[in-house]
Amino acid sequence: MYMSQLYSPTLRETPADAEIASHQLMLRAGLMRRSAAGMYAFLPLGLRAIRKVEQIIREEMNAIGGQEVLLPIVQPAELWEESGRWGDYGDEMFRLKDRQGRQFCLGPTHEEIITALVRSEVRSYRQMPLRLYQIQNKYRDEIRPRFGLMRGREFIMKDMYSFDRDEEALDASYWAAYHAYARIFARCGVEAHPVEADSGAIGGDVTHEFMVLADSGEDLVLFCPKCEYAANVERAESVRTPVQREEKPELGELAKAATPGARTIEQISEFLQVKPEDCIKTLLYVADGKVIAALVRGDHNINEIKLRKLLGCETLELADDETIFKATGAPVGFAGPVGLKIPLYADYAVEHMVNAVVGANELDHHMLNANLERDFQVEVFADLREAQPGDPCPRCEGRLEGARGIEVGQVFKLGTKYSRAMGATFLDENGKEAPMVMGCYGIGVGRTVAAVIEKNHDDDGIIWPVSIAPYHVIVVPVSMKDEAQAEAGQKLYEELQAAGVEVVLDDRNERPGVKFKDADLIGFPIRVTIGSKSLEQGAMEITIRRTGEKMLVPAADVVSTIENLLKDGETR
RNA sequence: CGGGGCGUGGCGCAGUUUGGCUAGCGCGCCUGCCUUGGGAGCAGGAGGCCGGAGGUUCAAAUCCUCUCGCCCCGACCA
Repeated sequence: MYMSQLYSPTLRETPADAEIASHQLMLRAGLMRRSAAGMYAFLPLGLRAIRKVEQIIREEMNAIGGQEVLLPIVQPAELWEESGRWGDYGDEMFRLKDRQGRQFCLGPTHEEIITALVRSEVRSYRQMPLRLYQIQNKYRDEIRPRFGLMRGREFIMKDMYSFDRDEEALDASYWAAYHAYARIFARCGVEAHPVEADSGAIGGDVTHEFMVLADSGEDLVLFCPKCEYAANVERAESVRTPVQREEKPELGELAKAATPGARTIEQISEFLQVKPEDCIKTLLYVADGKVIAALVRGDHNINEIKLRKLLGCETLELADDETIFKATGAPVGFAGPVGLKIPLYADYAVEHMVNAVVGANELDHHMLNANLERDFQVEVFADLREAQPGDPCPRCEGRLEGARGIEVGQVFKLGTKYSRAMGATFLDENGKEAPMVMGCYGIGVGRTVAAVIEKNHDDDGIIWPVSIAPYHVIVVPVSMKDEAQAEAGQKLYEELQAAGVEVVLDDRNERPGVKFKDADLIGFPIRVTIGSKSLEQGAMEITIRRTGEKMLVPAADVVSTIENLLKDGETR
C-alpha cells in the first residue's frame, strides 16, 4: 500500500471527547471515526487490526472443534419471549418493528437464536458435542457508552455456543474454550487473566472473565498474591471469621442521639466523632415486593448480587423514599435495625460489632451502643458485602490486592436454562429425552484491540504487536525528490511484498518529520528509513518501534533482516 | 435517569458575562516558491446559515423559551 493512497486521516491534535489512550490513539491514528454515541466506523487500518484479531480467534476456535456460522442480527421477539428475556432485557435492547408491526430486536447476544437453530436439527447424543461460533455485530443500548471501543452500543463479538449431552461433556467444552482463550489473548500480545465472575443476566453458575489489567479498566479485580485466587469484585467472596472474644465486651447503654441532617455514614461518623466501622448501614430493599433490610458495616459496601442470591428473589431494588418512610417511620438516612419490623439480613462483619451506631428510625436521630441479641435480632448472617483490597483471601492466608481490569472475554456454563425454556432436547443412548447442556463463550473483538493499545503505546502513538499490526513495515524514503531514494524505496517495497511482508511505502512528498510522526503514531512495528547518507554507503536504517533500536543494514540484507525480526518476535 | 459541562470551518479553541457593523486564532486543506533525518519557511487562497426551531430587539454566536446531539461524574451504599 502506498501511503499517498491509504485512507488513514491522522490527527495532529487529540480529539476533545476522547478520554483514554486507546480511544484517543484510534482516532488520531486514523483507525476509526465516531458515527454516533457508542458507534464507530472502522477505517482501513483499524479494520485490518480487527480482522487480524478475528483470524487468530478463528484459528483457535477451529482448533477446538468450533464451526463458524453467521446468525442474524435482527431477531424475532417470539424467541426472546420463549426464553423469558424479552421482558427481562429492558431498555438495553434495541427494539424495532417491521411494516407488519411484528416486533424484533437487534441481537444483544445470540443464545436464543442459536438454541432455536440447534433444537430443530439436533436429535441425538451422537450429534454432540457441537460447538458453533460466529463473529458478529452485537447491539446493546448501553446506559452510558464510553471510552471508544471499550463500551459501545454496537460492537463486534465472537460468541461460541456449546451443546453437550451432560455436565461432564459441558465441562470439557468449557475448559477447551478457557484454554483457547488464553492462547488467543497471548497471540494478540496481551496478558489476560482469568478471574472468577458473576454470570449476570445470561445465567449459569460457573464463569470466568478474562481481564487485561489496566487503570482505564471498568472492572475491579481482586486477586491473591499468594495463591491462584482472582475474582471480579462482583463475585469475590468475603470470609466469615469466628467471633472470638477474650472476655465479655462491656455493652454500653442504648441511647438516642440527635444527629440533625446527618444521613450518610460519613456525616454521622463526623458528627458523632465515631469511626465508620463502628456504624451499621441499614439498607432497605424491596425483594419480589417484600420489604427487607440488609445490614453492613459502615465502611463496607453491600454487594447486591450476593443479597439477591441469598434471597433467591426475581427482583431486588432499593426501596424508594415512600417505602422507607412506611417501614421505618423516618425519611431516608435514619433507618436502623432496632425495633424494625421487617426481616433483617446482615453481613458476617456485623457479627463482630459491639456498641454500634445505628439509625433510630426517627428523623434526625441515631442510636448509640446498639448491640446484637440485646437490641435487635438478625434473620440470617451471610456474605453480603463487597470484598475489598486488604481483605483476607478466601482460599489461603494471603490478603487480597485490587487492580482494575478490562474484560475482553468471558466463558459461561449455561447448563440447561435455555434448552429447557426453548425445548432443545435430544435422545440419549437409552432413548430418553433430555435437555442439551449448554455453554457460551464471548470475546469482545474491538475491545481486545482497544485493550492491546492501552497496554502497548507511548507518547508518540501505538506500538502494535506484530501479530495484529495492520501492517508490519513502513518504508520511508526521507525525500521523494531524491531519485535514488525514491527508487530504492520502491524496489524495497516490491521485494518485501514479494516476500509476503505487509508493507506500506511512504511515498508522500512530505518532510521527514511528518512521515516519522505518522509512522510512530500508527505504530508500524518496523520502519525502514532510506536517507541519502546511508544510501550512498549502500545501507538502510531499520528502526524497531517498540524499543527505538536502530540498525544500519546493507541494502541487500534488509529483506532477510526484516523477515527474521518478524519471525523471532523481537518487535513484539 | 440525576448532576455537571460542551455544541462556532476537517481538528483544537477564543468571542457569549456587558447584543453592534467584514466572526477570529492555531493546526489541517488548496496554489506557487522554497525546503527534505523528527509535525519547516514565505506568499496567495478556499472553507463557517455560530447544533436546530421559535421569540425579544433597530440589531442576536451573544438575551429568553423549546428542542436535538455529544462528553464527564453518578445511578440508588441511607
